[in-house]
Amino acid sequence: MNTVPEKPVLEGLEATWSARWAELGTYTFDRTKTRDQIYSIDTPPPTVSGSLHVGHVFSYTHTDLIARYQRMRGKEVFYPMGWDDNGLPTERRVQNFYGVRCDPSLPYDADFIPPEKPDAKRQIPISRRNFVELCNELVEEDEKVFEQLWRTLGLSVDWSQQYTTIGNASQVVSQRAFLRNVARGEAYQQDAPTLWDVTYQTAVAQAELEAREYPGAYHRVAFHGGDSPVIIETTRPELIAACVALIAHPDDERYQSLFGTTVTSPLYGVEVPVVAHTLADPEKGSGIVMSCTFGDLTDVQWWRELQLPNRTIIGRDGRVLRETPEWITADGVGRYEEIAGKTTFSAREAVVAALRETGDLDGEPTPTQRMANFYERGDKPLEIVSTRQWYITNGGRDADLRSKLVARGDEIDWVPAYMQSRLTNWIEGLNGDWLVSRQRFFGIPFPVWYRLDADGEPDYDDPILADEASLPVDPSSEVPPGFTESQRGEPGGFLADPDVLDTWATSSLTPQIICGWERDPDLFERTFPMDLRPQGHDIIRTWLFSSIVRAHLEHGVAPWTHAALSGFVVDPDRKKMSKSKGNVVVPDEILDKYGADAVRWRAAGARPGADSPFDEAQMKVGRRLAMKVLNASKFVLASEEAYGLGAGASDLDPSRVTEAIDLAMLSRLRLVVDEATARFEEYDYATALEVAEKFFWDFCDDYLELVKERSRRDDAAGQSARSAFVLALSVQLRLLAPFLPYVTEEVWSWWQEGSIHRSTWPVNDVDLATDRHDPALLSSAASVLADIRGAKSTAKVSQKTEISNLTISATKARLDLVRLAIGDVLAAGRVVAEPTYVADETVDGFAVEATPALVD
RNA sequence: GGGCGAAUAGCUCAGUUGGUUAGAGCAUCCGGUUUACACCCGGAAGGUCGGGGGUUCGAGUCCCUCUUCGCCCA
Repeated sequence: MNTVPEKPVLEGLEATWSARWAELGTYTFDRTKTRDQIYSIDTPPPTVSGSLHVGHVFSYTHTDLIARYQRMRGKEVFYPMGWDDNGLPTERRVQNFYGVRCDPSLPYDADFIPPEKPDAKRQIPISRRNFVELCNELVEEDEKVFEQLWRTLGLSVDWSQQYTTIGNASQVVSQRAFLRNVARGEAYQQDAPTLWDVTYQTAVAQAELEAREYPGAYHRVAFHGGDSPVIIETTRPELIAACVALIAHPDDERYQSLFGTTVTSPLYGVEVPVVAHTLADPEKGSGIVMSCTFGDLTDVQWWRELQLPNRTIIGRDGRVLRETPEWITADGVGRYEEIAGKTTFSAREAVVAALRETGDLDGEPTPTQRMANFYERGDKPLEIVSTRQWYITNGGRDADLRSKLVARGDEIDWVPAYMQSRLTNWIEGLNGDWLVSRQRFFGIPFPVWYRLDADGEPDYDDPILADEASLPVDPSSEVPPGFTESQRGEPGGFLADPDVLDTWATSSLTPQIICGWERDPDLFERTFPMDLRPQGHDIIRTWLFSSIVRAHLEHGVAPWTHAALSGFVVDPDRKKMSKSKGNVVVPDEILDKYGADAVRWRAAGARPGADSPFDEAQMKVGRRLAMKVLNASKFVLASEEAYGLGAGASDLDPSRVTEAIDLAMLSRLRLVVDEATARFEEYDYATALEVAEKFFWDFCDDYLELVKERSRRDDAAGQSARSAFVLALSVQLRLLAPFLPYVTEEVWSWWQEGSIHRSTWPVNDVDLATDRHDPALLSSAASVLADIRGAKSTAKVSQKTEISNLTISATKARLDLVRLAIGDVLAAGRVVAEPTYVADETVDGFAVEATPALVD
């Protein structure tokens, strides 16, 4: 018995059905299934400290479309959700939210309560443990809000499979993978020049760099030696004290005589060699440059290749070192003291003033815009300082590993295919290994201690590694085997590694975290390597690449078989949405306004990889489709007393479809099923939707109108129509179910058992096992009906006006075809006269003359 | 400077291996209270396929070149 509401509405479907799905465990993963029956998805954990915008809604919907399709195809879908709460974004949010900052030197205060009215400008210093506690508290709140949004959107996630990137399981996996890397020699420490953010006081990896325009000025500065001064141009005169050489191109004729000689730096009187290197650009400035410790990455390269000395003057706080370096000559000490302790900016002013005094500044500085490296979250240019850091091999220093990683990328099916070149280009452009240590607080600590010698100096060459069985470990509160807490920091004792792992060093292991690597070998075997990694194309170089690195090093495989890249949702001016631009569209509002199905419909229209402008007007179209599904279904399924057709599950009998046009309609639907299935198989959800949707509108506008009258008849022809209706409805609801999970589930519940989302994807020979008929019959009948409607429209009369005269001209073949359904055509067009048929082989399609009866 | 992508109706986009007169939705305009739906229905109008050159009987589609835009990397 059907239970069709009198007036079906979209409002409330999200609340009703998301609760039902949770209650019934509709999307709960059945782990008894074997690997070949399972489809596993490595869902991106969104950054919970940020806010979700409509771009997230689109890309997560894309994944859900695939998940729902695979589920209906009979796959058991493993679809967990994670939250990325690990790292700097959370630290910043906690600082602002509670008005605190972390000071690791402070002791833990168990009674600490954050201020009621936080003052971001006067942050209260708290211990690391207090700080981490606040981080944990806040992310928990954020995660609830995110989960609610995803549930409303209708993501078919198994909510019992949640993880966080700072959670226990992630800590264990991250530390274990790191220890394994160390054991295999893939992770190592090195004291080396490192890109350093002076604001956050942490090292930064290549993948986190962002090149930005930065205002500066060229200063022409004289070095002394030989006959005449040598003029160099530099944007960083404050580094003259750190100068180690002057460098020009080996072919530059101007400097041939200088190569092999030395010159003396202005102000500080330091003698430096003049050497040749091809990276010096003769076109730039005077062609000869000063190389310092370290002004930029080229300086690092020269330092390595030319064995130049290390003359660091910039400290980790971004200020000039207070102690005068030993290489500064006696005459230069006073000049050095003028800049000691100053920021690079103030030091530069002081140096320029000094150069003016000594006459070593040639002319006035020329303003310029130069490209400088920034940490993507920072706002000061990065400095390069020498520090001890942990690295993981990633092919940046190893051509063999590099080509193996490129080959892993080749093993993955990319959607869209051209995105693969972004990975390949990135790998081929790497210039160093992956720096994984960060000098931050909220993160996963290195499971490492160092022995202290008799003088209390750490021995970095022989680290004490935690035992895998003891993970997760916090070395700052736990002691290494064989030591006691009292030996911490004491000579002969030990010291914890103070750093935390780069967040990507953990995020790169999401497949291992969710599939239960070394925690649940049975689950791991059933889900890994995974089937799908969906993600944004902006993080190919970080998340996607680093995941491949880890899976390659640990398991010798690619972590997934498919990678699907979503584009961005951009504002109407095609600008990327971002908080700072103030063009972010908040998802709750549009979900509330148009409904989840409508928003999902719009998301499904954004093809993989393609950016999509946000246009609220488009949401209305999706809503209209959802509404149409309700109404058309109601018409077919409602009782005759409720002006419906009274059709139902008992009419689902292909053998009862006998009328030619009914068979033609179902034959065309077979093609739609084939097309939608083929497209979904290649992850082209957008075209799958397009073909199903197009059929549905034609079904409503043409077929339904043509057959309306006959389908109320109580004879075989009427039964044929009713059976065709329910067969077509059942198939169409299932074709639309991945896109419109709410409205299709609602309609399904009126007349079917169980959830449509656990029903099977349509199969022609099961669901549409009727006799075949040429689908052209339906389009021919629709074409004639359209002409009749057009005649009424041109005559500006109501569509219910009768037609008193109808002439149809077409080729004989077409006439024969349309006559098979002429009864339906005449009824739908309210034609009261016998039609006249004119066989004409020159007519293209149908030529119809229809005369509306005069209305008085 | 290098790589990738895009440019088709006012807007958002389809357009298979080259093949009649380039399609859809939205917006616009004109009509219609039709017993599934006014959150609706019917109809119409709207394009030099970014510019130029080439291959071909035939180019939105293939090749070259230029322009503009986006992303990534130097």
